[in-house]
Amino acid sequence: MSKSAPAVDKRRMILDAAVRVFAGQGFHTCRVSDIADEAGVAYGLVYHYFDSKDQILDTLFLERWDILLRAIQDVDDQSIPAREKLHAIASFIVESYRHDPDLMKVIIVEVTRAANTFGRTHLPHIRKAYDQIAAIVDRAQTDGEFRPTVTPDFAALAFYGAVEQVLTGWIFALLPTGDREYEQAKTHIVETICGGLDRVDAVAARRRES
Amino acid sequence: MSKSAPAVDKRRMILDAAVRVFAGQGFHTCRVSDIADEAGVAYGLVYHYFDSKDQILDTLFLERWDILLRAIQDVDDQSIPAREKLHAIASFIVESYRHDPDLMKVIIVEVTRAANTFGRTHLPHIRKAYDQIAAIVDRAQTDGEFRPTVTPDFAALAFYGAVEQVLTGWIFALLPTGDREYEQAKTHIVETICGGLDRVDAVAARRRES
Amino acid sequence: MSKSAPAVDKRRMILDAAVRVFAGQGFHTCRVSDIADEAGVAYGLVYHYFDSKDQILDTLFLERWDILLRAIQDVDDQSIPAREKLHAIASFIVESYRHDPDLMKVIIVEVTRAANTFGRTHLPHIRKAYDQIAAIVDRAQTDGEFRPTVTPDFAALAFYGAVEQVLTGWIFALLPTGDREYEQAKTHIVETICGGLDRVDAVAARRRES
Amino acid sequence: MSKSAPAVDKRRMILDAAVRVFAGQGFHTCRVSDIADEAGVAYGLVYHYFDSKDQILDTLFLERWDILLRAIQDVDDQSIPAREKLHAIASFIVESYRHDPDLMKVIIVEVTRAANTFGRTHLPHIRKAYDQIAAIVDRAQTDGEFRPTVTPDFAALAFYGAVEQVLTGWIFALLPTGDREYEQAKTHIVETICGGLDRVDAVAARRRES
DNA sequence: CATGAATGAGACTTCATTCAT
DNA sequence: TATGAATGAAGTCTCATTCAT
Repeated sequence: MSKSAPAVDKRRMILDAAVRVFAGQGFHTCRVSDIADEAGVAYGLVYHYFDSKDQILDTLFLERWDILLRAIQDVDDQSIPAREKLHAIASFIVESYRHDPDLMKVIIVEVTRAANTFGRTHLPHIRKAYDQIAAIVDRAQTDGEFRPTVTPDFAALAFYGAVEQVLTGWIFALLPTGDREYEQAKTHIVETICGGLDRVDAVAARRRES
Repeated sequence: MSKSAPAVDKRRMILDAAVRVFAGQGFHTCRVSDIADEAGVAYGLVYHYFDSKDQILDTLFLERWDILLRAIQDVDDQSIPAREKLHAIASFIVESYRHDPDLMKVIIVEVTRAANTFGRTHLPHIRKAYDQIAAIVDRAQTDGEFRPTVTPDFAALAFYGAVEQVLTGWIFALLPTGDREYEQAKTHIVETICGGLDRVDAVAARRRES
Repeated sequence: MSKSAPAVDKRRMILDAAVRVFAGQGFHTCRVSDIADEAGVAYGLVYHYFDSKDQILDTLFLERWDILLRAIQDVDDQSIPAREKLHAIASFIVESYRHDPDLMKVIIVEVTRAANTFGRTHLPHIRKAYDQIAAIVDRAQTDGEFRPTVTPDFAALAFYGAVEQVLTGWIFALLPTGDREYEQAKTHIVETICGGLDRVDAVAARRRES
Repeated sequence: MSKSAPAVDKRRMILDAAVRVFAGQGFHTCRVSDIADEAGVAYGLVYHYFDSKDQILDTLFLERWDILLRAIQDVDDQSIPAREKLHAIASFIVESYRHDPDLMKVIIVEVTRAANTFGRTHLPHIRKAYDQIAAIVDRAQTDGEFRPTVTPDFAALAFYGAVEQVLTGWIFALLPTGDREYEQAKTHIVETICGGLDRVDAVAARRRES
């Protein structure tokens, strides 16, 4: 067995266990021992790999948020209309939830919505996503694809707020979940937001065509 | 001044102090003694008027949320287009923030966004607002004012999510604040969301008129 | 029962219990709960009166050391030979030990000799005693009562070192204890040290020979 | 170079590293990993050579203290006055500090002054030095070189206490250090203590007067 | 109503030591 | 010898809540 490929990656096991525990009972409610037990490792090993309970959540968040930031960037690098870019972003987030609902629940509930604790800590990082979205809107307004009514920052917050609230709706069973719902949501979020962001005549035209 | 109407209502003083303290350092970070100190009353008196620290926040939230629910109801009772109803609701929330930003910060940061603690506790109550908004959308779709693309529940969450995110943007200085911004936000939220909710041809028509 | 004279001073009870516990098992070995138990109070009350376990020891030390500093000052204010001043200081310290051996054991073992922990923290305060003693020596050298061979600082350390070591000898049973021994120690410390500090013709004679 | 004589003695490297680490941050403050890091060896190797962290300090202390005991013995074996014997002992200790201040700092701060931990453990061993010194005084009193005023044990503690306090003064910068200071200290310690221990006519004269 | 001393359960974190490789 | 991951016991401090006055 080589050094570079251990049979089990205990650090990963701890992170994965933390996702389940945080999702199940919440970050503040759970004890570090709950994570260790869930991972099947000794208490102290958690502190061998992480400096604190906080750092575990930090790690989970940053890992995932960086993936999101890169995904948004990839989307923005494509030569497609802004509306399709926002659709791709919404799709990525919805798929993230479909793929690992526990992780996304933790990210949203314990970080991005936890405005007074981790949300504040990671605000600069969270903000990068808003800024990337705002940049997309900004260019679309310049290009004439979107109406210049609202500021790009405002539009970005409204868009992200709608997306996050829909995910929160799934997390807390305010909205029905399921493959069909996930697919629809991708389209409906954009329909809802971009109908207003789109240049109106173009919308009418597009609808007439379809 | 009769005996039954004391010059100072200590219970009220405690609640008002709690708003300042919760807004300043957060519910979980502050101690009960901080509230007592801020209110200028003895530690024990807090427990004379309230059963627990939680109950103080519960009280603040319920007082304010009931006002919101009533305001939405009042708006819905009027015979005006759904778009104007949503505008009125957004206006009410924005005005609430303008009038008492600390209180709204506490409501949003510590309750409606605190999905794992008070948000969960008060979810049924919070949901009433979503349902009222959904009902407005539902009727507007039936009446043909709104397109039936998305479910009313979905639309309600998207609308509320956008509003809350904008307020969060003000709270954490992601968006500029000021009288002008508040006034614009009222319109822009509805512009952003209802452009999509509106029946498209009508939008084009309305814009042509203006 | 008036407010200014409570039946029991719990804070004092905690301090007194701490002396017994620190003397019995040592500062680092004992737990805060040991102090609370010894004092017959609840765990939390210790933290009602003190910020930390450290602060309890700090308080005990500072209370006592300030008394020592004042005593040295009072001695120095008298118009008596330096030799008698040193005798009075040694007497005060010995009497302190006779009166409350546990407290002096704690002061010496856990603070003044604990060079890397509390000794370092309180070094400036401890040093004041050295400086006061050095000042006595300094003046005695100027007046011709003491030989100017060694610096006052050096003499002060040697004097205090001898005193502390004798107390340590009592504490750890390297020297016999008892009223007679305490009385003798007062004189013998001064005999030992001042024989050398005194201007002595015989000493001068020996030097001349060499 | 044979296999049984490795180019580097890792055990020695660990001991030397421990001296630097203990002197730098103190025995209780440092972690075993600090020692391993300082020595440039793996964590586990420390436990290959030593049973415990305590044992490392024990080893350092015993190595050095045995050298001191032997040095005192060698001094006492010479046919010289007691005064010169004490001078030689003080010189040896001062030279030890001059040669390796870190090691002496560790010995004094972490062992001989650490009355409640290692000082207590090694008290019998430390005591041997006191006893050897006391024996010197005892014989000097019998021979008439020293006055029989104080018991030999008392004199030994006073002498050692003065020496240790002076070294502590250097360690914590209460006294100036330097070659000149070290040389002077050797003489001044004996001057200070033995002036009082010596039979001195002038002292006798003073007693006659009183 | 009002005060604030008193209570005590609970959780994070540290780190010496062990052990499989 | 040599490595460093793995173990888990132990103790400080916090603070919501209670209660005697």
